Amino acid sequence: MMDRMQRTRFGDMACSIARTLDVIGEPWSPLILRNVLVGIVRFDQLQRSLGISRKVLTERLGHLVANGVLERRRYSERPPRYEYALTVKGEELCDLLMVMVRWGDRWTAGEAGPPVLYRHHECGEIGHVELHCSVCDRPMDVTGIDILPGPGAAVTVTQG
Amino acid sequence: MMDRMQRTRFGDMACSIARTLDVIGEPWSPLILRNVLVGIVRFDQLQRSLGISRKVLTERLGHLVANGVLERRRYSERPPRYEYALTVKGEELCDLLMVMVRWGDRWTAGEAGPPVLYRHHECGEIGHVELHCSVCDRPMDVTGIDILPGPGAAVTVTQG
DNA sequence: GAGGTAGGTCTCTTTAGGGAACCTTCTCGG
DNA sequence: CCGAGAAGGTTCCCTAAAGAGACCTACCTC
Repeated sequence: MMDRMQRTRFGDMACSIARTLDVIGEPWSPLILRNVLVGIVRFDQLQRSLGISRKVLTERLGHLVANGVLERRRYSERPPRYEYALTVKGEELCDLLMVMVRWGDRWTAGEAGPPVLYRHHECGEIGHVELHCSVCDRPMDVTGIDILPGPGAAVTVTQG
Repeated sequence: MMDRMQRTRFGDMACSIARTLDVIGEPWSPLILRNVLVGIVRFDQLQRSLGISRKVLTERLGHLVANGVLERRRYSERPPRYEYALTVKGEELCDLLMVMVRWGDRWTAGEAGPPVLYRHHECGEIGHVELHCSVCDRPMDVTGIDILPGPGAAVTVTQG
C-alpha cells in the first residue's frame, strides 16, 4: 500500500501476503475501502466520516487507484467532481473485509453486538462468511491444511 | 493496532474492521503471524527471516501477546528461552492470512506462480479458500449481499 | 576465558501521520 | 456583481513511529 507502508516495502517479497499488504496494508486503507463499499465515495464524505487527514486521504486514494483497486471517475463536468468506485479487483479485496468483520465480531465485539449484518441474496438470510476449500467445498481453516512450497517459492524456510 | 498504528486509534470505532486492524493492522504484524504459523517462532528467527528491526519486532510481539493472538512461552529454563505460539484467537486470525494469500495470488503474483500451496487434509488436494455463506453454504461475496445495520451500529450512514 | 547464541533494550536519524490553513473552480442567493 | 459555500485537493509545520545498529545480560561450549 502506500507507496510504502512505513519504510520497508513489502511488494518485492516473494509472499502474497506481503504483496497484498503493499496494496491495502497502510493505515486507513481498509476503512476507506469499506466506506466506498457502503456508498461513501466522495473525497469530502470520506474525510468527514473517517476523521482522516485530507493529506493522508489524498495519498491513500491515489495509491488505491494506482493499484487498480479503486477507479476515480468524474461524475460532473462543471464543476468538476469526482467519486471513487470499486473495480473488480477491489470488489475481490472486500473478501478480506468480510473476514475481518467476522473475526472482529467474534473476538472484539462489545456488548452491543455486531455493527453490521450481511443478508445473502441467494438465501435471503442473515449470515456471515466461512472459509471453504475450493476443491471439496468443505470448511477449511489453518489447522486443517499443510502448507507447501509452490512454484513461486523463493526461499526454503530454515529453522535457524 | 499497535499501541497505535499511526496516531489515530482504531480500536474505539464501532466497526469490527477497525477493531481487527487495531490488533493486526500495524506494519509487519500479519507477516509475523504468518511466520509463527509456519514454525518460525523465536525472536531471532523472526528478526532474521523478516529483516525487521529488533525494536519494532519487540513492540509487535508484545502487542500481539497483549491482545491474545500469540502466547509467549518459556521452552528452556536455563538459559531462559522463549517462543511464541498461536492461540485459538490467533489461529482464527489466520483465516485473514489465507484470504490475503488468495487475493495476492490472483492479482499480484508474478510469473513464477504462487509461493505457497495449501493441501487440505480432508480431501488431500491442493486448494485455496473461498468464502461461503454460513447459512446456506453457497459462495458469498460482496456483490451478493446487502449490508444492514446491526445491533451494535453506532451511527447511521448519511450520504453527506 | 574467548566466542557464540538467545532475547532483548537504547539511542539516533529519517519518514510518515495529524492538524490546519490555503487554493481553485464552480454555483447560488441577494 | 459580490460574497458565501461546496468539492477536491495542496502545502506546511510538528510530532510520533519506523529503521539501523550498538549494546547488554545470561548461559553454554570449547
